[in-house]
Amino acid sequence: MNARVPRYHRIAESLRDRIHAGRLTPGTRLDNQRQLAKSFGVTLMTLRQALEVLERENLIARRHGLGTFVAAPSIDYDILQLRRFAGDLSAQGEHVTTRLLGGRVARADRRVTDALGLGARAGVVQLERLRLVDGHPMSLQRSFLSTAVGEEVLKADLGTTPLRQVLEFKLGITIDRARESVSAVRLGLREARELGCRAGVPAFESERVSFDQGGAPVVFDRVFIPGDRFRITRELHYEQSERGATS
Amino acid sequence: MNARVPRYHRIAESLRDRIHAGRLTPGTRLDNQRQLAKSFGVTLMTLRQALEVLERENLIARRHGLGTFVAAPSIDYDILQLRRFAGDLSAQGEHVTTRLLGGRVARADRRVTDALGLGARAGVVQLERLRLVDGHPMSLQRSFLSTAVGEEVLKADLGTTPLRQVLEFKLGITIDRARESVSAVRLGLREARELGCRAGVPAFESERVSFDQGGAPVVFDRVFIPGDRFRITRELHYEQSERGATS
DNA sequence: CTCTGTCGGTGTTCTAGAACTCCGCGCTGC
DNA sequence: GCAGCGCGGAGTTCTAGAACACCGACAGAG
Repeated sequence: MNARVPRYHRIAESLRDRIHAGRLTPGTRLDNQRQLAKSFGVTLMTLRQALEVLERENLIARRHGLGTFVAAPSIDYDILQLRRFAGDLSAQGEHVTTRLLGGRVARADRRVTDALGLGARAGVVQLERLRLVDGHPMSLQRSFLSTAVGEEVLKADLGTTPLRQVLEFKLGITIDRARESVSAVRLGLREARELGCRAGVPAFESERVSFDQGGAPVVFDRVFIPGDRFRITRELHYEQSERGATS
Repeated sequence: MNARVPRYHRIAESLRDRIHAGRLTPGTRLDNQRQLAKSFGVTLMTLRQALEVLERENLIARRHGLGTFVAAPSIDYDILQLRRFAGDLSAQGEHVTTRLLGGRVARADRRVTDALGLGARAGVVQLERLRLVDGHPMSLQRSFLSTAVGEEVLKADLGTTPLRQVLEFKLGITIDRARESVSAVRLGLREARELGCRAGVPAFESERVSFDQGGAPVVFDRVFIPGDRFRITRELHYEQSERGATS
């Protein structure tokens, strides 16, 4: 069992755990960097790399000349009226069914392997599902999982059980957080055929990475939705402070 | 003589300038890190710090084993922090300029007149503006106002004053709320020409109705953004109640 | 013809320091 | 009193190098 994960990564994880476990509460000052480096048995430079990771996650704040502090927990966004763009639209009250088109081991492109934190060569399990609203194809969803997880998932009945449920009850993985990115693309030949429209029509492409509670990426989803079948709507409220703020 | 700004900061700035000046175009591979370090006269570690800065700014992408590349200038749009999708992107820290293409009385389609609560025959004032990010066309925005309001607006200098400000200070109308709806479309001939791309390419079309404090519709905006220049991103947090809730 | 192993190029991680800046605090001198 | 100085603690920047990991490509094996 060699340490394939970088040391600074492990250190960050260790500190993150301490923070999450409540052993380090917001506002607490950490040991100074040299001390920490010593106690982890690494160089100052290495330790600082770990701190940088945590800072980017907004878990700590470093103040020159003062020390390193545990940051106040970030605000939770509840304002989200949006459901899962990629995924179940059932919340909208439509009759949604899912047809499993295939599940197999495949090679994935870089965006997928990057997102999942895998090597470019690594095989992944790819699921392909078609979502139908009132019987009409709505979206084509390709999900990618690492083989370790994916092989287990393939054994389940994905025609009837949602992927999230399989992950949770069969593998004990709970999806906690996701990052989604939507762009406008032209529909490819294969995607168009599955969705029953012509190749080249404009469509939304949503790419989503879902993370478990430990912050590890679990699933990469890529969803195609023809542009004439979907709209993103949103209600905006302007705050006082914003009005006329533009120079 | 004293270099108060860190060296890695200067290096980042230098590279950033090269990118913005167009001397390094998207997709270009930079010299390898050792080379760059040598040419800047610093250590590899120091150079890497500079690259990290640029990576966090999404100006470059580093790919293990391959090289360091100038990133595509696609703008990320966090829908949670989202303010005006159609409108100022300046909050993202980009250099945004606006070019007024025209303002005149015109006839509008039904979606517009409906949204503004006007009769189908009613004339409206149409403004056409091009938004440029770092000098490159980003979006084409058509705004429609009722003639009563629009005629006043036309007298203002829209090249330099944001529309919201004109409405607020010249007409005493404060935009309070808006409803926005985004779809994926194919770019029309005229829009493509203005945006400097080919007709038919996939694009986002955002339609937005803005309301004043009394709840009356004031402006209808229709914005086109080519799909390769824009992305919507969002961060999702799953609540306990949501987990495994799907039947 | 496909698979596999190796190789050169490139990014990544880490060491062991040294010198520097920034900050608060207490001591000193007025 | 209180203004200024300097000290010590803490984060920051930087060096010079070594070892490692990853990728694409190409050549040889089956």
